[in-house]
Amino acid sequence: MIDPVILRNDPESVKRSQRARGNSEVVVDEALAADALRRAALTEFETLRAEQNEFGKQVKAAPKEEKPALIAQAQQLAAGVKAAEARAKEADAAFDTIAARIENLVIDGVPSGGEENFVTLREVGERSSFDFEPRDHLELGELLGAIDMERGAKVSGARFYFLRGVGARLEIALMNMALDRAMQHGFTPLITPTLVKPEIMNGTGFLGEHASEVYHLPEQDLYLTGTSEVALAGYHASEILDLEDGAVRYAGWSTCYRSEAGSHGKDTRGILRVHQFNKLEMFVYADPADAEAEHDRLVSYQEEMLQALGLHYRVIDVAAGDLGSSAARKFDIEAWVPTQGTYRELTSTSNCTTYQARRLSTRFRSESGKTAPVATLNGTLATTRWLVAILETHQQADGSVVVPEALRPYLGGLEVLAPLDTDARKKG
RNA sequence: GGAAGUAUGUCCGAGUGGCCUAAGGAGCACGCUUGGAAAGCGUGUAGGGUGCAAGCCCUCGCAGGUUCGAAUCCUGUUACUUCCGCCA
Repeated sequence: MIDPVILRNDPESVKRSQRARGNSEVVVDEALAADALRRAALTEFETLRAEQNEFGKQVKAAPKEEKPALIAQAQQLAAGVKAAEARAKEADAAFDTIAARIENLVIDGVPSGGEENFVTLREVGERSSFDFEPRDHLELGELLGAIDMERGAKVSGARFYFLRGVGARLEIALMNMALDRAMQHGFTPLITPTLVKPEIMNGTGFLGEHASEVYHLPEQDLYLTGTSEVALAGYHASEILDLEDGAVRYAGWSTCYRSEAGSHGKDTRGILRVHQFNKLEMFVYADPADAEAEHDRLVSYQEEMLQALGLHYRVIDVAAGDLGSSAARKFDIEAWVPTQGTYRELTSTSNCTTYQARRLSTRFRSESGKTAPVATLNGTLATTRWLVAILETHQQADGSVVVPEALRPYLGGLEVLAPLDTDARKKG
């Protein structure tokens, strides 16, 4: 939800943001009109209600014989109040509906335009080069007995997989490494529910443009979360947080579910795009004044991880038209995937400013002593997809994979993942 | 799955139709008192909306309803507690 005060006082800035996103500007004027209507209806209702309250006291105080006449009068008043209340509620709902169509105010400096208009902020590390024909992550995964797509499909269908042996261990190691680092940076670990109620899913904005990507259980009317961001944002819904000692930071560990509707035929090979994966997500509740600095901090934690894993990557400033409705700015980090000859998204970190918190009613006590919506930020610290870049980047001619040093402690000191021999693979 | 009970402010807790504009207590803050503290005394102590402001309006789990008037009566719903059943 956008800030109604900004809408009222500076509608031009809202229009500018809508334009950068390629969204409608008309909706801003519609929202302004609805807001005026809403406030007029509310004032009318409140005036009548005050009258009614006053009258009620007279009825109470009146002598018995005068009561019937007064009550008859009060009945008239009550009918008027009821009608005015209905009008006020209607006008309020109408405003909410229109205002919900306005997406978060884009931060100055975010590139305008669509998906292809991103700006590369930096490239880090060296592209890996091989003096042999590199194998893709699935071929490696099969050699190592780490990834089993066939049986995933047998059990659950396309885009499902089993991680087994070193594959399973590698994912757990990666997640643990991320968790350790998150804790060092002051994040509280949180294992979150992956089924949430409609109002939480809606409050985090995922039932808007992403609605078709979300799994829904109609029987129970619960939604499967595509990221722990949903539960983490809902965690403090309707609460007033104490940010006196700085931002509140969580590292949420959860399995994520995405239906990937509309991506048929895209990335069908391997575990790059799947219906289910694990992710360690950073989530921060911050004073809005600190949000941009916090955003940079989240990116730096992600970069530390990727550097420790020896991956080559670039950081991009995602264009306004490619932002989710809640995000005011988003930095993606894309790692180099050798066999694809391109960068693929490994992390995404969004500054949602106060947009998400306003909808979920998460506030803090500001310096003036008043409550105000907090800023929320979220970003990936590790996820299953990273295995793709790790396997491909560190592969050797014989199909083995060198374990990045930083990951070894989490694998009992294992230095190299060795291919299984043919017999073992057959048995597997 | 069945049955019963509970839900009030930061916390405990009173409150069965209008003196609820929510008692009382605890905690917290400030002040008085004190050499300093404790005790004592006094004052204050939720959120939201609207308005330039004074003010007014809303909120007793949540949503409806009855009524001139609802924390209180009715319906639905959610969470928690206890018991029974089932499963592990």
